[in-house]
Amino acid sequence: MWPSDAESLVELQRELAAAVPEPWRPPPGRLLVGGVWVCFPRALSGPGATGDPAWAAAVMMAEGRVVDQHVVRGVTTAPYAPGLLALRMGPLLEEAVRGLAKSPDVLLLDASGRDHPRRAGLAVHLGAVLDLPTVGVTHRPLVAEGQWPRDGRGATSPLRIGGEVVAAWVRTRAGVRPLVVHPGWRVDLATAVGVVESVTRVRRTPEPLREARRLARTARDGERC
DNA sequence: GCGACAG
DNA sequence: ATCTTGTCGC
Repeated sequence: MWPSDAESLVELQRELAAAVPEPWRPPPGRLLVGGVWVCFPRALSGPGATGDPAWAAAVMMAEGRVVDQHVVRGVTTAPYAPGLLALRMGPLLEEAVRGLAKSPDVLLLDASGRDHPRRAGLAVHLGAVLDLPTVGVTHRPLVAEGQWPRDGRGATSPLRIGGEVVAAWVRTRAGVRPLVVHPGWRVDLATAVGVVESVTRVRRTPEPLREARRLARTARDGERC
């Protein structure tokens, strides 16, 4: 499920883009939301290479609380290249999430979904591998375009590739740059935005991603040698 | 050739 | 991602 060369990944991405998995909807009641994040050494120079040290943390949250977490230390499996993120950190992300005692209902990660040259970004890919609904959250689009929404929490605007809406700008805080919400595996745009808003409090970034990022950085910064 | 380019 | 420097606002 994680090809080790670009040609194989591109082929798999075409298959993932054509797949039509059962749409997922949040069940009524308590939602288990997972978040997974990868961080790198502070001293990394350039865009990254194969074998870079990396720390991946996965958390599970319920009703605003972290109820489970898992951190793994590993190395990247490819250099960074736009459109090929799966090559670089797919295996590490999967390992971190599989370390959770139980699967979340839906998983957040910082990656695109349909906003991708082949409509199969890492959010779609990781969801397919883990068989989990996923939502991507990024600072900016990869290839899609669209104007920012009006200011104010909850405002959204479409991001399109050609005429197709593939993601949305979302204001999670007033007066702050919007973030990009990407529907991933088994998730539609409205559901993705709803999930993000349900786990965002006073900060711009959804809480599961903040917690996962904090954990990954803590593991990194606590390492000796 | 030059800039852009999820993390 | 991570780093740096500067600016604005509470």
